[in-house]
Amino acid sequence: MTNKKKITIKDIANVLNISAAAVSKALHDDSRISEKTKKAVRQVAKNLNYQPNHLASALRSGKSKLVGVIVPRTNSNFFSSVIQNIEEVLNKKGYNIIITQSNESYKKECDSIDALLFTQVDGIIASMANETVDLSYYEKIKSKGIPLVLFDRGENDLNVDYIGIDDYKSSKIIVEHLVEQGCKRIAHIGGFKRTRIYNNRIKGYIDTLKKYNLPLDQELLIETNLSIENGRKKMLQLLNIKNRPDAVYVAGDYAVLGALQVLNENNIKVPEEIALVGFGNEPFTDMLTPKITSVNQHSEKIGKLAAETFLNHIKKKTVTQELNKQILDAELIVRDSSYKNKTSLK
Amino acid sequence: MTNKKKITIKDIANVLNISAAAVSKALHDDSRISEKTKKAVRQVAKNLNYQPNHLASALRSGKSKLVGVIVPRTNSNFFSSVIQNIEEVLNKKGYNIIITQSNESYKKECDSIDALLFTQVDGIIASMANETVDLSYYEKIKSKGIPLVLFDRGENDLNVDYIGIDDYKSSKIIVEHLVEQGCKRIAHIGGFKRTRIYNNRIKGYIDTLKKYNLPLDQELLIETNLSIENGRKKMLQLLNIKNRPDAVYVAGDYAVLGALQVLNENNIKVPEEIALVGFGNEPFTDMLTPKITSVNQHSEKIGKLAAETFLNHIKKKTVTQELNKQILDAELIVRDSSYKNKTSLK
DNA sequence: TATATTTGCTTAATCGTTTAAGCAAATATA
DNA sequence: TATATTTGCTTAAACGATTAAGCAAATATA
Repeated sequence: MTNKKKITIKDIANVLNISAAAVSKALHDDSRISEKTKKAVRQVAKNLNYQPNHLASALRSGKSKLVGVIVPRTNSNFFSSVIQNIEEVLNKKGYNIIITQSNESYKKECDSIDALLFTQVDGIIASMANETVDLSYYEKIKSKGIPLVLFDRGENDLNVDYIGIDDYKSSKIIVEHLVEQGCKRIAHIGGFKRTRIYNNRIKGYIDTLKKYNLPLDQELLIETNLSIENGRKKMLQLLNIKNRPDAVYVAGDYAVLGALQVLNENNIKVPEEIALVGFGNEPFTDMLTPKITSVNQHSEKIGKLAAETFLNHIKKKTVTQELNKQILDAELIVRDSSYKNKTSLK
Repeated sequence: MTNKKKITIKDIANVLNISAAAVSKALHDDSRISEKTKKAVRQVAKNLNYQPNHLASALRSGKSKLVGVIVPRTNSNFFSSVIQNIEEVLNKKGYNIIITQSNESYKKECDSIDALLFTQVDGIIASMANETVDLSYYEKIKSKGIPLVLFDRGENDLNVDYIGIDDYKSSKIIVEHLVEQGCKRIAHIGGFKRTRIYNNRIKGYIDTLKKYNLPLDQELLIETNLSIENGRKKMLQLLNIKNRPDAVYVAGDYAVLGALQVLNENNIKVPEEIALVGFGNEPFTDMLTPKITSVNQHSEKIGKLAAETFLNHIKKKTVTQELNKQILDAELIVRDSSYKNKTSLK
């Protein structure tokens, strides 16, 4: 029953009375092997149900054909979609991917990097944990000469390829949209400034407020990790200040969900009393009452670009990496939570 | 800058003027190597920043220390949590995991299996795609003698280890809860019968209805894939029958979300007019208005058990696999959507 | 003291593939 | 016809670790 003996190129070679080297070359479509032999080899390989030993070829060639992917978590639509697209592109080129979750923990991220390096991955595509400030582990990847591509949460200081959206511009579009809706006191529940993308969103928020001569109230600008719980907490905090905001732009969909819960629980009308905008366009933003305006981060495109960027690296064989930012325009999806005109969007 | 040369055991051997074999043995704490030499080897290994070449040892030993995990998708809390726990247990034993998503597609699942076999994984832990009926690809895994552990969506016909919850009993608990709330016409939007877990849920639903002498109306029992869209469609279908149900038990949280949207849009009061129960205890069930009653599937425990079951297989070196079901009791989390007593659960 | 056992290493083969180097036969070029 | 090139393979050495077999020196046993 169990297919005991493993078939190797030697077995194929024996059948055809040629050398193992010839078989290897035939299977790789080497130009120095006759078409006739190639056909015969392929046929025998099929008959014997030959499966190449990936470990052997990886050892010999020094290429494992594995790519490591590190994400803060997989259970968000953004990351799972990015991963799916990375996989799609890389599978076509014969790569498999190893996914690891950092759970926003710096320690777990370091462990993941060690594990991936140990597995001899040919490259790493990563989005950093919220906690990560020390970049030495990422430097370790670079120093080993392993291609590193960052997306979404990246650090320019590393001088590696980066793919992400234009966070500054996204904030600008969001604030302008809220201004159009007649909002005058726009709050921002943002991520931590130390993370570049959140810093850019904060900058975009501040600059656009200035542009429209709106109050830049320090009470209205909050930094936090963007969990649901903190979304709730920070929204409550905003409700408790004397001069409440009439709009809240939250830099993450999970946090905006927490914020909405608090507003619903306190019977505050959204968007009439307080308009709400999230970030990430997670599917659930379209499922809540009211549906939440959010920003589509083009996860498909980011995933594809990340994979292609890695492939380019491999092709070019450039040892030196340099900062190469690919910035996409995000797209604001306006839904009920921020649309005050008479006719509902529903 | 770039650490060009890779350090091998040979380099360590050269420094100490001993053979590579001695180094290998020293690093594996072989009893035939003197404590003195071991210490020296460890020290030099550290100094040179030696990283064992996983591919070489994997090739020689025939063990890749990689485990493949196949899930329908990673962006559900259930699967991502299972994965996280599998990873935790296996990492401790020196294994890394390769995660692949089938996206509920049979073809993608087959491709994943091929890719994992190609990568020479030491085992596969999987939850089947909705589409999967043909088990020949899973037989392929078995026939290669690679340990296979199934969870959640498994097929007894494969006669391999299986970890899941007691679906029949879960349905029983749900229906009894609804009966307690005074519901008389309980509908079930279920998964496809061909998938064992959904079949068991359907059976539990039917049997419990019988037990309480409730009508077993064919109009009230619907099979579907449990997407949000189908949750909407099937709920609409239920609303359009002459004698509407007063409770709907949906076999998946995404579908129950769609159902709730439809009820909200039609201003049908939940749970007063129609009570609603989901399955899976996805975090969003706790975030909607009203919060949805759902079933906790113990993803943490399932993940841990799956990993441990794989490890046991490796330890026992049993070539033959046999059906070994580990069934956990699920837990009903009662929330507003099905709780009709005066005092809200909020 | 002679023999047996243990200790601490070395040598060399091996895992399955890739690949540089080489060589004879076939074909092209002069 | 003589020489150069191309074609189609073979041989053998890697890749980096593990491991069976073996051997000399140290230690134990009789």
